[in-house]
Amino acid sequence: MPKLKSKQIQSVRGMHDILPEEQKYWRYIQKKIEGLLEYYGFERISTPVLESADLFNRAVGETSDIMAKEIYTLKTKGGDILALRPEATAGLVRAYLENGMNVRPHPVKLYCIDPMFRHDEPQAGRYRQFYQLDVETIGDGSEAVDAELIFMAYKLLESFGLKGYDVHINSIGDQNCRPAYIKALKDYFRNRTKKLCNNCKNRLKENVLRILDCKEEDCKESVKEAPQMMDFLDEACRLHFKRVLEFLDEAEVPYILDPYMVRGLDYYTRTVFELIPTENAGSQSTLLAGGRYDRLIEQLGGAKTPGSGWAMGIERIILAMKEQNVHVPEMGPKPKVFLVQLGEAPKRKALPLFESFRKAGIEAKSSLGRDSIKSQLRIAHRLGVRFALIFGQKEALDGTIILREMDTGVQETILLERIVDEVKKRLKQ
RNA sequence: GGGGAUAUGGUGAAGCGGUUAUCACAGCUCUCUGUGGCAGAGCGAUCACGAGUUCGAAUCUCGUUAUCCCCCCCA
Repeated sequence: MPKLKSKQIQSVRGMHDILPEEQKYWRYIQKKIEGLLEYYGFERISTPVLESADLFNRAVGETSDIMAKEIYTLKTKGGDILALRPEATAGLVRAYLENGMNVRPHPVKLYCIDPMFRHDEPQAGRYRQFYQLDVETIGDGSEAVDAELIFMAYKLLESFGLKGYDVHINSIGDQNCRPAYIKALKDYFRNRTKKLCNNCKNRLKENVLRILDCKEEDCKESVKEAPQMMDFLDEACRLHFKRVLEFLDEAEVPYILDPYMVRGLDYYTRTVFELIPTENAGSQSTLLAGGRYDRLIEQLGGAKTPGSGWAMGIERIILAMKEQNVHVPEMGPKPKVFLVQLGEAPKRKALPLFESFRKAGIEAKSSLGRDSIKSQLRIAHRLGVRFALIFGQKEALDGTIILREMDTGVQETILLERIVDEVKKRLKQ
């Protein structure tokens, strides 16, 4: 990391710059996303970074870590409490309701690729401002929607060139059957309070489900024997889950039933899933996660409307691509021609000439700031162009230009008005 | 909230008690005043910050800050 002069300004903790040399990954990923999602009928939407804090309180749940300690909030001069969005779903649902999208043909299929903000400890694959792809299908409660979303998620990772990921999946039921499960869990853990970590003692009161997610050894030990949601699902939820799995079987998406998987956000119902590497599943290795949220839209003031979706961390995708040495094409086409100019008059004429190459669809480069032929040829060499065009005082007067083949060093003087055609002709050979 | 590591020109490194703080690459300047895979010559760091130990500190000690990493949690 670059050190700083004492007075030099520095990026805010957890924020990172995406430098030019990184952009090829972003462009590559974005293209794959657009191609796949638009084929499956998803439309892109962009919503504001700032929302009212209450939106997330209602959607994400006040006891979640995200709301309890990670959300960025600010107070406006007028006294409103705003928040930088920590996740995308709440904002998309808000936009869906506010713009009357509920009258569009359902399901409404949306996606966005935007920055999210969480005040968390930065570390590998984790930033305070990070980009997520968020995909949502609103207005269709059927299992086919869940299966389609999971299938697409899996195919998207494949299209990035990533290998070795499994779908971990579970059903956490709904408002009809989950209460009985929660009661059973509470009864179960109440008898084992001594073994639970302090966090989990608290979770026992606030949100028992989260105990299942705890990584403390003793807690994990206690969880092993805990009741499973699967045994508490009512008929509708059980059937829904069963059919999702049947879809996945048919589509040959490898999945692992994880009876204790829950999610960090409170709005989920029924299907929940994550994509996790088969090996080396570290804590930051979840690339993508999501689930169904059939109550969220009501909670935010809409009509009873089902929804399902997932989010993917772009920075983590890039990290994984680098680990797996995925080849990503370079940005932009390679320049074919370098225009060397010498002196004032040629320099003035160089700009229109440069433009005529652009119009002809030929990638050209030049360095108008440099004057010596030596340094310009050096740059031309480094760029690996096929031709250097040398345009000096003499040539400017004669209305000619020198065409130099970089490989052979062979030069030829060409009439200026013919140069674009000549280069075009030689490039075809 | 807990733990570990690191901090030397733009980048990557060397130096581990006394050097004009070294090297490579990149950058910039000048020269050569029209020809490219090493042209020449220069420029650029008070060694993160602060205090202490010492005749003397980039090198030792303490503190601060920042970054990276791990746990927790998440995408």
